[in-house]
Amino acid sequence: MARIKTENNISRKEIIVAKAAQLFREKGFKAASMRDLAESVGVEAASLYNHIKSKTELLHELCFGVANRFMQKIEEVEQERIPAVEKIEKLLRFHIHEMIHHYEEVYVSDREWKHLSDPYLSNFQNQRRIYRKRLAAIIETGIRAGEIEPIDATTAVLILLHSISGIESWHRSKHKISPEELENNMITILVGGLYPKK
Amino acid sequence: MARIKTENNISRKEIIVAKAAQLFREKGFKAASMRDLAESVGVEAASLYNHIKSKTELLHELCFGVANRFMQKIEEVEQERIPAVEKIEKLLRFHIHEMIHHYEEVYVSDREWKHLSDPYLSNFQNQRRIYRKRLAAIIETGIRAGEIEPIDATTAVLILLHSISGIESWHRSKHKISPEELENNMITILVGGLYPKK
DNA sequence: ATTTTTCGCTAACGTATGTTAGTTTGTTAT
DNA sequence: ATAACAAACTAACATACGTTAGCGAAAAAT
Repeated sequence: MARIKTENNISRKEIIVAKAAQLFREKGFKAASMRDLAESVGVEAASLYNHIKSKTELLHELCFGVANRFMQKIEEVEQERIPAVEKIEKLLRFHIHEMIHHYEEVYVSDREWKHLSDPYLSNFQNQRRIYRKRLAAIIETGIRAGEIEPIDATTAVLILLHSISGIESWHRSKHKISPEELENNMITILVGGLYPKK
Repeated sequence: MARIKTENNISRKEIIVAKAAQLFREKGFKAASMRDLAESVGVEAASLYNHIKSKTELLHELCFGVANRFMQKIEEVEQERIPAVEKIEKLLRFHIHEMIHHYEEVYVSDREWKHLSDPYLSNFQNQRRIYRKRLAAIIETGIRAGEIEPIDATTAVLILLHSISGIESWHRSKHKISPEELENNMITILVGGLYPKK
């Protein structure tokens, strides 16, 4: 009857969510069917519903899983007593790390959240807005402290965040340089661009 | 009977393509239905097929329209006799300008090309790869000439291109700063980060 | 004025999708 | 050994989708 194989400490639902992340990343949420997912899990489509409530629940799970991790991290970093540039660098490294090591989920959360339905949708958009505002606030603190070139903080946030989502291309391109190199290259370019010229 | 209104010099098909761009941007290619499109054009779904061959043809049209414009521009810029940094700046300004003024098409081409089908799909991917290589080549020329900080060109390309696609967020956020300000902010941050430190 | 072409309509087709109902099988606890 | 539960199956549903066929009206060409 081909039960889903579970290692210890990892539920069948978690396996399904993980496979869903892969599939949603490859095909997009709408184009990925529950029958596709079932096949990749090794089971009939209807069987999935013994473990999950709906297709959108899978998206919720993925999006909020990612969003919560980022929220937690920014709260942690905000409270450290270090210069603003270092806070930014820490957060960037976290973003890059997450993008590299939890590629599928982060990517899906980034590109497919549009397909959330409405109590969740506005919630998610809210969280994103708040996150960006906080990031901008850190940058502005840095500017006032003279650690950061005086630039438009909102634009800077926009550039920083979207640069990182470009790691997707790197991910596709068969790992030409190592993750560590990539991370350091990105930090050099991005943080390097923040320091005051002179 | 409500015919599609056409101003002079703009065909009914072009109207449909334009509306499709809007719709594909809002909902994504898969989630946007031909019936949605028909409604937004003001016509019944079946009537669309008097002007277009298929839903995917709309995507071809959009993706390759955008891709060709960028290809043409890079060829033009490559042949100018100016420093590499200025070539980069010109191309960046073009990207930003396109993203701001042909938002829907550029966005769709950027995010929905996955749903192209296969003679077109590989073609498109090829064009993208080539474009990036050429951009990287310009950066490397600049590095050798000492105009640009020695960085990993591939990573730089990745950052530059994806930063720009972040204008999407700006577009959504009710135009807080003017397009010109945005453009100049982005150039400052992105190109500013390229120049050699010290 | 008449013919031809363009373009819209209604109706319908086949297929794919998310999901439910009801049943059977494997696993775990008594 | 048996009862209880978890998790798989088959069958089917309603709906939504892209698209085609065929027809009538409007516009353009003669």
